[in-house]
This record gives sequence, C-alpha cells and structure tokens, in this order.
Amino acid sequence: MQNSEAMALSAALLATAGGLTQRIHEGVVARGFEGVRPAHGFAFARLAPDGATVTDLAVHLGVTKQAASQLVDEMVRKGYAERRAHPGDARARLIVLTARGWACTRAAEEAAAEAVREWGAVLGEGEVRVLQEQLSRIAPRGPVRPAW
Amino acid sequence: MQNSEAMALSAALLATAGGLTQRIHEGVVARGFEGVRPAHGFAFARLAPDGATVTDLAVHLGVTKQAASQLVDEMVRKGYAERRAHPGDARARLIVLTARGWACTRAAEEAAAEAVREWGAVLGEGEVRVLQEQLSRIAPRGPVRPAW
DNA sequence: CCATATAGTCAAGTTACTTGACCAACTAGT
DNA sequence: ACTAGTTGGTCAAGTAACTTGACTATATGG
Repeated sequence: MQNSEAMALSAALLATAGGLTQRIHEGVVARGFEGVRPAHGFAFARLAPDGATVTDLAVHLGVTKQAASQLVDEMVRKGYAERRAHPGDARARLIVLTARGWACTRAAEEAAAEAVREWGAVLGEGEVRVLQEQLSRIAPRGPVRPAW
Repeated sequence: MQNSEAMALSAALLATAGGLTQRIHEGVVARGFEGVRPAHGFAFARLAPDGATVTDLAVHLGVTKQAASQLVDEMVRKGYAERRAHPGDARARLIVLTARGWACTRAAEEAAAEAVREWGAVLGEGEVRVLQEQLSRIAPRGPVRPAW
C-alpha cells in the first residue's frame, strides 16, 4: 500500500462523507426545517434518546460548555429543544427535544436513507452491507462529531 | 434498508472520516508543521500539481475569493506557499507551494498512509481495496472540501 | 459544616468567514 | 484602437461560531 493509494482512499472517504453531510442538510431543509446546521445534527443525536445536560452535550460535541449552552439557546429559540428541570440535581437542566425536534430528526434520517438507497442502486444491497460492516470495524469509537 | 440501518452506516462513515481527518492533522503536527488546519490540506491538494490562482482556490474550496485570499496570506506568512506572477495574465497571481509546503503535503500523505495501514491490519489488505473501490464509486465527483 | 468540585450562565475576545467597494488588466464589439 | 463590460485580486468592515475568564448556585466528601 503506497502513499498515493492511501490518499486515493482518503479522498474518496472524505468526499463521500462530505457529500453525505451535504445531502442530509439539503434534505432536512427541503422538508421545511430551516436554520439548522450540520452541527445541530450531532447535538440532536445526543439529545434524542433521553435528553442530556449542557455539559454532556459539550463533551459529546468536543466544545466548551459555553459553546454548547449557546447552541442550546439557539435550538430552544428555533423550537427544536427545551430546557427542563433536572430530576435529582437542581444545578443541572435536562435538555430534551420538542416535537419539532423529533420531526427534524426523522427528516434527517429520511434524507440519510435516501442517500444510502442511491448507494444501493450503484453498488447493490449486499455491497452496501459490506461497506457498513467494514466502516463499523474501523470507525473510531466515541461520539460522531464535526471534525474539520 | 430501513432508516435505522441507513443511520448506522452514516454514523460509521462520518465517524471514520472525522477520525481520519483528526489523525492526519495530528500526524502533520507531530512531524513539525504547526499552524496548519485541515482546511489548509484541501488548499494544498489544489495547489500541489501546478499551482492555482486565488479564484481557482476559492472555487475548489467553495468559499469567496476574499476568504481564499486570506487563506493564501496565512499560508504565505507561515512559509507554505508563495505568490508568483501569472504567465499570461498580469492581473492574476499564481500561487505555488514552497519546499516547506511540499514537505507538509508529504507529511499529510504519510499520516494518511499510517491510518490506512491500521485499517489494513483490521480488515485485511484485500478488504481495504474493496473499501476504496466502493467509496470511489459512490463518492460525489468534484473537489473534496470541508463540508460541516 | 466547611472546603472543594461541578452545572450553568454572562461578558468579552478571537477567528474564519462574509458582503460591499474598489482598481487594474483582460476581452469583445464596432 | 477605443470604449464597455467582465474578470482577478485586494482592502475594509461586518457577522457568526466559537474561545477564555469570571461569576453564582448547588452538590459532595472529609
């Protein structure tokens, strides 16, 4: 494996990931959710199961808690999330998705599924499964977060 | 293919791409090139073959030409590139990599190759080739550029 | 119950972009 | 070959997403 081959693989990987991110973003906007940036998607992913605190979010996104707090402000202002009292810690707030936040999450999933379907049309269903299997084995564990 | 499967594949893809970007960045820094951000890498890729104008770079990176010009300023200041007269257009400048710019590019290639070698250790050489083949077929054509 | 750590916010500074205005040089039409 | 319009680049100022620093309120452990 020479450097040039590694670069070709790297370029294809980064191009595919960048394209997917853009596709999801466009799909979400097309479904009527404006003012959301890809970074919000990573936040949604952390909030979706049971909510999270600002500090949890900050760790997940790899930013300061001030930045996470500002992001939450914005999501609250746009109607995607709300701050609730935290059960068992009066300092903390539990940030949870609103109905609109859940709808936006589903829109992102649909957009992603659409892109993946196109890959299936090119590679075949079986090969897409192989792709997922391979990527899952080499993906660094830990949260998915914006990286460049 | 359900939405949840599409999300699992998307997450693995984005995590792998994010991890690779980070690995390359760390590898470049570890080899003594400081003050370079991932965005510079995409600029290097465009400048490497024969140089490019500021406008070329702006199109490649998907930013305004003012932003591209500022990026070039920074690369010149840090010794990675230089502005030359453009042969055949007195308005334009040809931006080319310096020796240090080339060295940095090679460092990035080595860091990428290192990460890819690790994938080979996990998946096997053949499967890595399959991975590249698949990604090449689904990668959107056009320049690789920062996307989230 | 006091000392220290943690959750969160407010305020101000930084940085990587943007939009707007402008000049110099190329290009096309007559 | 002159003018009109386009293109390459930069200067200047504004914006948005972060950062660092300072602070309050609540929790936790000797």
